[in-house]
Order: sequence, then C-alpha cells, then structure tokens
Amino acid sequence: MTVPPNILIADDHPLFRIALKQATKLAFNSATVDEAGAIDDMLRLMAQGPAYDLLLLDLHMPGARGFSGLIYMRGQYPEIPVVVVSGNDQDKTIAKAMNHGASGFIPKSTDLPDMAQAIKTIINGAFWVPPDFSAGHENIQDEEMSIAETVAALTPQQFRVFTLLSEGMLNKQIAYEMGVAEGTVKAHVTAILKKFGAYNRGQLIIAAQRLEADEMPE
Amino acid sequence: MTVPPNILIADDHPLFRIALKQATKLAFNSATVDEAGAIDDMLRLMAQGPAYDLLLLDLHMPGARGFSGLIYMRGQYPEIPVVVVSGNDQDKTIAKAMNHGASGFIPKSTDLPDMAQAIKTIINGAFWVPPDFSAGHENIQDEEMSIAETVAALTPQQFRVFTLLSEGMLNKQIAYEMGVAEGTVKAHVTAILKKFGAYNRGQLIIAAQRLEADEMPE
DNA sequence: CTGTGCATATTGCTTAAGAAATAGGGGGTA
DNA sequence: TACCCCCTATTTCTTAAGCAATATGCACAG
Repeated sequence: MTVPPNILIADDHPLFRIALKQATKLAFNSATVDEAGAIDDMLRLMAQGPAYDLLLLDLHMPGARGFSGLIYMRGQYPEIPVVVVSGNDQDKTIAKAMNHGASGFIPKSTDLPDMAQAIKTIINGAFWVPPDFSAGHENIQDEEMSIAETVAALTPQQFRVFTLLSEGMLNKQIAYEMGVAEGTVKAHVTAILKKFGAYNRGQLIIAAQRLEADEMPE
Repeated sequence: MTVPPNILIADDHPLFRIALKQATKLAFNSATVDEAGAIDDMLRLMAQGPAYDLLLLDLHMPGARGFSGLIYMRGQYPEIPVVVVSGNDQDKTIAKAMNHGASGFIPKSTDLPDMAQAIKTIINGAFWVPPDFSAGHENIQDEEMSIAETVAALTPQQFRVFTLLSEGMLNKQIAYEMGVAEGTVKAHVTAILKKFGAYNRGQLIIAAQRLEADEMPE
C-alpha cells in the first residue's frame, strides 16, 4: 500500500460521504480521499485517478443497486479491497457481500471510532465485519454465483450498459446516458447477451435482479 | 362452505400432492380433492371446476414463482381462502405470504396431523401459521404492495401473459404457450403496460421480480 | 517496429415489440 | 329483447431490439 493511502469513497449520500471521510482521516490522518456520488464517477476515478488502496462502496449507488457494483469492481480490480457500506445490516446481506468478495462490511449505524478501526484493519489486509455479525450457512446459490462471474467478466462499457439495461431503460436512453450512438449500445447488448448465454434483454434483467440486495427495512 | 368441502391442491411435486391429499382426507375424510401441477391447470380448474372451499398453493409453481399466484388468486377469488405451502419456512416468507392475503402457511416440513389441523382451522375461517413463527415488523414495502394491487387487477389472460413475460419469454413463445396469435399477446402486453404504468416489458419484469419469494436454502 | 488481440464504435439489415383500430362473445341491466 | 361493458382476439403500422460485418485505437508479445 502507498503511504499515505489513497482511498475512494462511493456513496450517493453527501452527508454520509462526509462521515466516511472523517472516519478515514481518523484512521489515517494523512490519507488522500476521493469521492464519487454515482457509479459512473467511481468508474472514472478508478480509471483515471491514483492507484487506490481501498474502496468504500455503498450498496445503493445510482447506476448499480445491489451487489453488481461490488462484483464488477472485484473482477476489474481484484487487488483493491472493497468495504461495503450499507444501511441494511442484516446478517444475510453481510454474508452475501463477504461471499461476493468484500473485505469488510460497515453498517451505516457504526460509530466513528469503530469505522476508523474497521478501515485500518482492512487496509492492512484483514477482514472486518460488525462484532454482532453471526454467519449462518448462507452460501450463495450456484446460479447467482454463475451470474456474478459473468458480471465480473464484463468490460467497463458493457457493465455500464448492463446496469442501465437492468433498470428497464431503452437502448436509445442508454445511448444518451453514455454519449454514444444507439447502434453502439446495441452492439454492447449483443455482446452481453452472448456472455450470459441469454436470448433477449428480459433474461438479462432477470439475472441482474438476482444480484440486488434486499430492501432496507426503513 | 359446502359439505363435504371441495379442496384444490396446486403443487408441481406429485409426491407432495399425495401428502397434501392425505392431510386433507385426515382433516375431512369425505373431502373432494382436485389437483393441479401447474398454474394453468389451477386456473382451468378454478374456472371450470366446482366451487372450491380451500386452495392449497405451492410458492414454486411452474408459471408463477413467488407470490404472484397468491396475489392473483386473492384478487380473482377473494372469498376462497388460500393456504401457502412452501419449503421455505423463513419467518420473512411466512409474514409476506400472510400480508399478501394468505389464510395460512404450511411449511413442507410439517407433519401430517399438524397439516390436517391447519387445514381444519383455515377451512373454518381462521388463520394458521407454524407454532414457531414469530412475526417481526416485516410490513410489505409500498412499492411492492402497489405492484401486488395491479397484479390482482389483471384479467386471467393478462395474468398468464404477465407470468410468462416475466420469465423472459418472447411474445411469439408466449403465443405458442397460450395457443393464440402473436398479435393477441402484443395486445395483452400493451394492456398490462398501461395497468402498471410502465413503458416497456423490461419494467414489467422488474416489477414481477419484486414479488418473487426468496430462494429456498437447500 | 510490427503483428495480434481486444475493447469500442459505427452502419445496414432482419426480427421483435408496442400502439391503434376493429370485431366477436358473453354477462349483466333496463 | 335490446343495450352496454369488458374480455378476448386479430390485423396493420411504427418503433425498438438484436445480428453481422467492419473500422479504429490501444496494449502487449515477438
């Protein structure tokens, strides 16, 4: 790891980004911290920014709800540890995140000193989960794991198309969001279909839904 | 209720239909029992068969996994009590089934005498859940409830199209399954889109996925 | 330096999806 | 009986989805 560490915070809630940044500074007061409020910003920073030593990732990011963002980042940057940050602190959600390659899980209800400790622990190469977490026998189903492997193997543009498509958007809308021609999106969709072994976009949407995290009890 | 009662068992597993039938006979030895191994059979029997006093419904029926079958039946035949039968006996699943209008929930691990007692209880107008069930504060999200209300308001053909469409099938395939022209399916899809306030079938699939029951831990 | 492979982007073509208008068939009600 | 409403089914027409072929740029091995 670089000293001081470079850390990327990806959360759509500005106030919570501030809190996470404070926790980070508490852990490493010389840390360099970048922030992303959406998946696209995160992807851009990962590609163009410094080599990050840690990614703090919210599960409810605009552009990739659920575990797809985590899975994709683990596929693209397997050497960068990812800490999942979420308001949903059910054991099942934590277990799933860890099984999908997270190095830690920080519930949003965690207080600042514990967050700092968690960040320290993980950046040093260990895992961290909430002290009251008790893992059951919650292994990920074969089918979900197969989907995850395919998501991890998508190219950056394919992943963006996949997430937008999964929200029910038309190719034309996706093209506008990405700033490319509709035909380009279609070509990406065709490539994605092949990777998933699917015959139409509906089946892609069904697959994507299986990577969603459960609803947060409000 | 008619005496002897008419009971319909809908489960895709033949062996389990036998067990349910035995439980039914144990509860009412003169009961008339019909069986359906798929949603289509169930719908046909409901439409053409006798007036049933009770429906025993599995959550994993071919043609309607999850709660959509329960929701639709409650919308179409609100006077007929439905008992959900499932291998998934998590409290969350039971709570959801009850909130979606079930009169009872029988885990597949229940023994025969208890099943018979459950059936007796429910056919007499009361509820029945497993003795070890403890309801949390698992209310159904507004969005899911809104989807459920729309599903309950679908016509029979629309419901069949909806379930097949939700599995990622093409209009042509749905038409073949239902024995109608592709154009007819398209007209149904258009009507369904309007009811849901959706703009394309992808959004229908997303909505349908929200009514799926959690995977069964195997 | 050069060829190879992959990601990205585009166009042209075929098939699927969706909207609109229309018609037949019960099931109610005056 | 006559009327109306809703479900179902169909055809026609426009738009969207998906496939095939192709070109550019970029990284990497020789």
